[in-house]
Amino acid sequence: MVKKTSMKDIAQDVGVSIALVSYVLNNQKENRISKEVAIKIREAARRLNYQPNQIAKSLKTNKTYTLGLIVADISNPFSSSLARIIENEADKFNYTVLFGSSDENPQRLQKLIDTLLNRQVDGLIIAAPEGSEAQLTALQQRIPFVLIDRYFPNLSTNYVALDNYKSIYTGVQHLVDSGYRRIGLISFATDLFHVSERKRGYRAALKDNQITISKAWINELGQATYTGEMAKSIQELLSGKQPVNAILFASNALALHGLKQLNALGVSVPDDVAVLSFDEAEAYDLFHTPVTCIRQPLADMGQMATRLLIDIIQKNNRTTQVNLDAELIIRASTRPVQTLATAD
Amino acid sequence: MVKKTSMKDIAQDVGVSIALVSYVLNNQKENRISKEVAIKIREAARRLNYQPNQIAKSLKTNKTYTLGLIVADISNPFSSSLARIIENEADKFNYTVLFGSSDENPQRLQKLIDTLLNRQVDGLIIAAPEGSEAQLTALQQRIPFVLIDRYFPNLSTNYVALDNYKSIYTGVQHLVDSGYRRIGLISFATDLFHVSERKRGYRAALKDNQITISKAWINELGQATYTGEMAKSIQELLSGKQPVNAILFASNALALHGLKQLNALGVSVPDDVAVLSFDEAEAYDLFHTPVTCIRQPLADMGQMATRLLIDIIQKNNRTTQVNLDAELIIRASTRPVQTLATAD
DNA sequence: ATAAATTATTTAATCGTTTAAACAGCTGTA
DNA sequence: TACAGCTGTTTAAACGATTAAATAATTTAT
Repeated sequence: MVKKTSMKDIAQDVGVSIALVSYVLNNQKENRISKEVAIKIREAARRLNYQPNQIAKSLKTNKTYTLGLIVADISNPFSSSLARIIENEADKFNYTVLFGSSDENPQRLQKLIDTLLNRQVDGLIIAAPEGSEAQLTALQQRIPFVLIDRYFPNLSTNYVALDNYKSIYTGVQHLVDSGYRRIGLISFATDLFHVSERKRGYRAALKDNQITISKAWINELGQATYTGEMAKSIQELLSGKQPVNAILFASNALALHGLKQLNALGVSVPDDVAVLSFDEAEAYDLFHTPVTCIRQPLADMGQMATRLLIDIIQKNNRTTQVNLDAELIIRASTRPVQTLATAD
Repeated sequence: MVKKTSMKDIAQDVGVSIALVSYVLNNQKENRISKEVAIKIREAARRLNYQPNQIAKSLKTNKTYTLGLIVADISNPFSSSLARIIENEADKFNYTVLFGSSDENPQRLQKLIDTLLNRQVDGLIIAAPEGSEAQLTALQQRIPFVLIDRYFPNLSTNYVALDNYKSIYTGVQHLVDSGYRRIGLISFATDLFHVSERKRGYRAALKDNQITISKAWINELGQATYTGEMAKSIQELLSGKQPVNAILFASNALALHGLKQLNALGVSVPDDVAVLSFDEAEAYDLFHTPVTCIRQPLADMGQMATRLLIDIIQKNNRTTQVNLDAELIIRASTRPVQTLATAD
C-alpha cells in the first residue's frame, strides 16, 4: 500500500508551513495569501494526490459528517429503500451514512447506538423497535436524532412518520364505498404505536359507516411466526359465522404471506374476497390480480428525516414532528361489488 | 447535549495520569498496575459513562475498524441481503460497515471510493460496475479490497463470486433432462464478465446436448429499459420460426419483469413454456406456478468476502479468488414434459 | 527616515487517544 | 550501604488536521 499524502508532505514539498497549506486548501484567508504560493500548494496537492484525512479533521472540529441509520433489518425492502433515499439525500449535504440493523430488539439497538456514538456520528435516524422508549429518552441528551416510520406518542422526540390512522381510514372507506362491508384485518400483535393506529383507523372507519365489527375479524399474528398462523387466520376469516368479503393486510410482509396463502387455498381475488394491502411491493405484480394498496411516501419520509436531522445538527433547534399522508392506489383487487349497490 | 466523558475526565476524577487510564481500560500492562487503582479507574469510567472516542483512537492507530461496502443499489434485494450478511459478519469482528450505491456507474464508484478513503475505512467490499477496471487497478495500491459477485478475469484482485458458467450449465442441463430442447435466454446487454459467463454456460450446455441454438433464442436487453423490450422479447421467443418451450432468465430483476409479462400475455407455465430463473426472489411465491431457480449462496458469499477482507487487513497477505457453486432449486415451472420421453 | 498599517507567513496549542521511555519508590542481595 | 532489579506511575511525543495569535516582510503615511 502506498502511503497517503498529508498536509505535512505538501508543506515540505512547497517549502511552507502546514498552516498555510491548510488555509489554502480550505480557501480561507484568501485575500491574505500570495497567489503564487497558493497556486504552488494546489499544484502540489494535485500532484501528490492529496486526500484530506477526515478522521483528523473530525477530531479537531468535532464533526464527522456521518449520520447513523438504524433500521429493523436492512435486508427488508422497506428498510433498504429508505436507506437508499437517505443515502442520496445525505450525500447532497456531504454526509455519509453508517447503518445497522436492530432486529426489532432494544438491546441490539443500544449496542448499535453505542457503536455509532463511539464513531462520533453527528446524528441518528432511527426506526425504533418496540420497548425502546428508555433508550431513546436517554439518547436525547447525548446526540440529535430523528425517528422515522415509528414514534412514541408520549415521547417528545423529532419524528417523520405516516399518519397511519388516516391512511387506514381512507383505505377502509374505499372498501366500503366499493361495496365491501365485512372487512377482516390481519395485523401484528404488538404495542407499537404505528400499528395500533392502524387498528384504530380500521375500527373508526367501520364504526363511522355503521358497521359492527365482529371480534373474529381482527387477527393479530406474532411477529416472525407467520406462516402457520396466516393460513389459519385466513381460513377462519373466510369460513366463520360472518365470513368476510374483504381482507386488509397491515403491512407488506403480511400481505405477501397472505397472498401466498390465498393462492394456495385457491381463493379468487376479488371475487371470493377483496384484498387491500398496506405498503406496496414489487412482488405484488406477480399476483394474478393487481393489488390495491396504501402507498407510503417513502421518498418524502427519507428526505424529510435526513434534512431535518442535518438541520438540527447544524442549527440545533426545536422539536419537529411530521405526519405524512399516504396515497391509496386503487387496483383490481378491490373492484366494486357488481351484484348490488351499496346500501348507503 | 451532555459533554462526553474523556480519559482526561477519568484521570482527573481518580487523580492519576491519562496514560494510566488508557492502560487500564485497554487491559494493558495488567501485571504492572496496582489492583486498587485499576478498580478505581474502571469504577470512574462506569460512573461517568465513559465511551471511547473511536475517532481519536483511529487517528493514533491508523485503524478505524470500519469497512466500506459499495453495491450497485442498496435498495435492490440482492444488494441489501448481502449488506445484511456483511453487517452481521463484520460485527462479529467488531467492524462497522459504511455503505454506498454506485448505480452501476464508474464515476460514482470513484466518488464513493474517495469518500470512503477520506473516512479511512480499513478495507472495501465492492460489487464493481462495468468499466471500472482502471479505478480498481489504481485502488490496488491504496487499500485492501475484495470484489463480490462480479470480477474481471484479466485483473488480479481478490474476489468472491459465483461460478456462473457452471451454474447456468447445470440449469440448462436440467431443462434438457426434463425434455425441453428449445430454450430461450433473456439476459442483459453488458460486457460484465459474470453475465457473459452465463451466456457461455448456456451455449456450452446446449452444444454438449447436440442442440443447435437459433439466433433468435438469445435476447439481450438494455439495462433499465426493460418493460417494453421484455414484452417484445417474450413474444418473439414464443412465436418465431422455432418457438421456444423454455425460457431462462439471467437475473431476478429480469425474471420478475418476465413473469409479469407472461402473466399479462396469459401464457401458462410450464404448459406453454417452462421457466428457469437465475437468483431467487420472495416475489416468485406469488406467481401461479412455483419457479425453478438457480440459488446463489448469498450467505457464504457475504461471509467469505467479509472474512477474507478482514484477514487481509490484519495479515496483509496473498490474493484469494473464490468461485462458489450455486444450488438448483427445482420447482413446478420446469416440470418434465409429459407427452414424449427425451430422445437421449 | 521612521512609525504605522498592511500583507504574508509561521508558531504553537489543541482535539482524545496510544505508547515508548523516563522516573520514583521499594526490596533484596552482595 | 550501595546498587541492581522490581513495581507502579508519569512524561511527552505522536497521529493529521485547525486556527488564534505572534511574527516577519513590505508598503504607506508622515
